[in-house]
Amino acid sequence: MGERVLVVDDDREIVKAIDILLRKEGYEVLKAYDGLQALDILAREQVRLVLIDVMMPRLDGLSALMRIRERANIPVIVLSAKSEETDKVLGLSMGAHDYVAKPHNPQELAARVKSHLRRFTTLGDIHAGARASEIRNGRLLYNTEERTLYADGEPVRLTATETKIVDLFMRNPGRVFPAEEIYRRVWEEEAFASENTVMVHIRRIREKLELNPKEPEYIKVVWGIGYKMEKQEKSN
Amino acid sequence: MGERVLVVDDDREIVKAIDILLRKEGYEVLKAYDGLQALDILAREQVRLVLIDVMMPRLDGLSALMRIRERANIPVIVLSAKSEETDKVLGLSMGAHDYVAKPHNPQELAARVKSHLRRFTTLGDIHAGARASEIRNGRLLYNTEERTLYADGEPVRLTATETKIVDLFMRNPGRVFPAEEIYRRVWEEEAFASENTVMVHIRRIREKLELNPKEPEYIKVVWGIGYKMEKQEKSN
DNA sequence: GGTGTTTCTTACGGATTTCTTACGATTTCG
DNA sequence: CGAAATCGTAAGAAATCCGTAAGAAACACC
Repeated sequence: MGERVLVVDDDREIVKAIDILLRKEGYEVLKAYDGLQALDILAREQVRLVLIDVMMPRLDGLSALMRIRERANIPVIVLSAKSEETDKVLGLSMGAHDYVAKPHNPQELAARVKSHLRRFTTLGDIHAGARASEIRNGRLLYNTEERTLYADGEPVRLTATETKIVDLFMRNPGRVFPAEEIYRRVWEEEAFASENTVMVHIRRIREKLELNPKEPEYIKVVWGIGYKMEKQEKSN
Repeated sequence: MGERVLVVDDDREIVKAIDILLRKEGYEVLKAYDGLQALDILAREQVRLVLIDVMMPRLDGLSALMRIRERANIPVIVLSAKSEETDKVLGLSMGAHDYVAKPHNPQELAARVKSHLRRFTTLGDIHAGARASEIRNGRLLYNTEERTLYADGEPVRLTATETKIVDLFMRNPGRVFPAEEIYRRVWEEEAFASENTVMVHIRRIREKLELNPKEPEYIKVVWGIGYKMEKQEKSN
């Protein structure tokens, strides 16, 4: 109990809100208001997880993240104001473990913190060095750190939105996602009449990675339910 | 006696009704009104079985189920308002142990709770890690978690309705089901002049999994009674 | 064998879901 | 600023699934 979480944001209101939230969940919370303070605390204290804002004075979140990565491999969750900003984070693809749009429901934040801590401790990979960053599935190879996809060794040029969808699929092969859930997780907004939008993106992704987009091998539809990334035979 | 059951539903009326019902059967009942409360209670209390609604505010039943599965392997029965919703549950195939349509007769609910608890305790697999999720029968292999059927190693593409029928058969090999019972359990409605409907689905399933659908080896008819999944010789 | 009952088979229409394409708005980048 | 890339919407086309109906076949019993 009482695992230590460091919250970093220049907006004190937000830090306070998150503080209250996480304390209620039983965590011990340390606070910092810019990147430098954060590094300072990390140097002195034992911390199990970091929640950090992207936009900050003195030393911004992404730069701080890089510094953190230089020494430790603790889970870092990046907060960002808008959904578009997460594009930036993804693009820069520094080793953040998760991304959460900021002005959202606190419950989800708490849940993600919990989830990361659990995964981290149970898998016992305290600085396990090379955490698996490549996911292979048949012809496809996805690098979760670089956020790049290869098909038959050839890089696939995906747009930001497409990358996020592929990321979701490659991290959860075999699992079926309703279009509505895809929308929520990729756009980080409530889905409203958005099935068609998702569908068009699916179509475009298929065109880029399937040999025959009309009869997809990888991104399959599950009738009446949603889409899934089909697990292909292992050809180790 | 007095095994603990957690009931989760945002409709307090329903929770109350189930509470009364289960208490009468001798269970101890804990209550929660959304997914987060449920996780909270599960973290603190010893619970033997969970009854959870799919539709809920804050953290819906399916998400909650996933979270539960991350740590414990207790039996979870998913409640859903409509029959179509169970399609989703089946499709998404997260490890629920059973599905019950909500506005139905309380006796059945009690029976299923009892049945699951009995199976669970007698098999004594309190967190036995890998609970058997695959059922083999001759050429057929059915994965209860993924709700997928393989024949001779090849995946069999079943529709939602077909999957539910196959699920019933594979979980109860050798048992004979009258068409009328199949209808009730799959459609979760009263059967009225529905034998033919069931029959057509049986036919379609046979076409997909039998070598010679005209002389089925697996889904056999028991004249004047119903259908059954024939148990085949083990060829371990 | 005949007869009534039960099961099988096939085909079709309607409903729903998914696909596909095109186009205009917006953003990005040189 | 202009060209290219990206994105979301709309709308018609296509695919899938489901239940019904109706005649054929199989069965049981006399």
